[in-house]
Amino acid sequence: MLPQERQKQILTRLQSRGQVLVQDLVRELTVSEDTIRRDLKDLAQSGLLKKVHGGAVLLSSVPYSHRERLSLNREAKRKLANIAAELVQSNMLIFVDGATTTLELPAALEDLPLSKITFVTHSPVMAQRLSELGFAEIILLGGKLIKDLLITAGLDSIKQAEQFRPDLSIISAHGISVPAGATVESWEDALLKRAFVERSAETVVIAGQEKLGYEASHMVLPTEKISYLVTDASKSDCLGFQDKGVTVLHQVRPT
Amino acid sequence: MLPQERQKQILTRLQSRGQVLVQDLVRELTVSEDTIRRDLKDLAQSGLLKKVHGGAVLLSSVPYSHRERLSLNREAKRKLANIAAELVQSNMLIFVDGATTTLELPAALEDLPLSKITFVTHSPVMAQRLSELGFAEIILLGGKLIKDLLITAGLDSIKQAEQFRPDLSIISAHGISVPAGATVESWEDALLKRAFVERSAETVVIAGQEKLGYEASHMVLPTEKISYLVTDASKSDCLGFQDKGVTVLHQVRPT
DNA sequence: CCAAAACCCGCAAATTCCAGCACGATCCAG
DNA sequence: CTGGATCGTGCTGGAATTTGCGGGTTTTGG
Repeated sequence: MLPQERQKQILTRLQSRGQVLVQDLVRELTVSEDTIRRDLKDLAQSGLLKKVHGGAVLLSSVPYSHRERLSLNREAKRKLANIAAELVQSNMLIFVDGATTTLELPAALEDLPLSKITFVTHSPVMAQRLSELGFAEIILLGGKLIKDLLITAGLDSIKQAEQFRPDLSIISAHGISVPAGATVESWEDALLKRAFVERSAETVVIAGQEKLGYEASHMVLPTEKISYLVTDASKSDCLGFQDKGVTVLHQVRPT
Repeated sequence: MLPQERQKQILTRLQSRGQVLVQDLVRELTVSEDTIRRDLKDLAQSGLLKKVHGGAVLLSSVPYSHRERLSLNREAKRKLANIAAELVQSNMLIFVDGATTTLELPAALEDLPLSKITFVTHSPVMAQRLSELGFAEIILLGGKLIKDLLITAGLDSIKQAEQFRPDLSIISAHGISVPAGATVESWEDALLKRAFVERSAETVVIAGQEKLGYEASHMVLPTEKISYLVTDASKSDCLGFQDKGVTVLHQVRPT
């Protein structure tokens, strides 16, 4: 394979996934690590991507504040996303939000043998990531963009949301506690999420251990209505949720 | 075999495969490596291909997929975006599409002294880029995502589009010619763009020199309705448009 | 704090490139 | 017809590029 062809491949993958790992590229392009590194170095020198430890990322597509959060606790988030991915099945209609944890979901789904899944989301970034999945149909809700969160909100999006009855809603929360349930900081975000979870057959809440016990300002879903809680908190901290009928999925298997 | 015939063969193979290897050509055309090299050198000198270590690749292809185009001719696109940026003024309502050229627009606007501009777009990527601008309000049109183009389309988005009467529509085209006007390859994309330009007070079409004279399958805007044409084609190539009342903005100033 | 992973540097092998030369075919003026 | 100029082709040997590997160092995750 020509170096140019290989670098084009790398760029293509980068554009669609938003990030590439050296190891993945080694496997996918069947060349040595060093070659991939050299390619990444060249491409970085041409200003086509940014090299980071372990791979490379796009340079200007994701805004700053968001980008910072992206790399925070990345490892933990990926693991949580992997667990949540196991709940996804073919032919489902699924709502997903645009939080940084759920953003790891598309990568987690990538290699699973799935087909014909329709995703509904209000996050442009999520839509982009999902577009990489061959088996995904994506419906993006429109509306006014909340710049800090990079999600759309407003009456329009709620009205669009009401047309769907998802099999599964996968949401991330800013806080989760037994008395308050799942809560978020943004009123508009809460409104839209409520519109979905109320119509959803099952709901998954993903919340890292740092979210447990915290109560944010706007309620999304009371504890009783949560079908699954995906978390890396200790088992004992989750007993209260199990008493209320929530199935708790811990970070059990190594990734 | 005549050298001309051989070189034609090489070009044919290059067109169909996107790349050619010296070794393959040696086998297929049963001549020595050196001859192939000389051929490639000639063809490269005539600007018909690009020689690389081990073979040759296409140079001026305009691939259909959005992802492949992203990093192509970035510099030229940025210059065009800079020119188009001068048409943007405070308090406007502006529609922008998600083509790779227009994607450079946010960066071009970044340092201009503007305020309160509302952007409407059907491109999640564009929405993301615009969100970095402090003075921008962004409305993202929802709908089914066309994965290859990374834009939303469908009845929903068109209905949303009809609520706006933009001061300015900034669109990119796959082809532009005097008889056919601005044209694009995707029917759904054309539908949505039409919905906007028809309601727009003024329209800007951005088209690099390689798009000039080309006619894609779906009409967006006849030449008479184009307010401004932003291009880096030679002035003489644009005379036909000026006769029809189009203001042609050339790439004049150095960036 | 440790082990594992990722990184970087320099080297050697393989491949590819290139400049120069030789050979044969064609063309053309004498 | 003939000698020389020109062109296209193939060959050779040395230079340059690319690639994978071994080593020592840095970063990461737990």
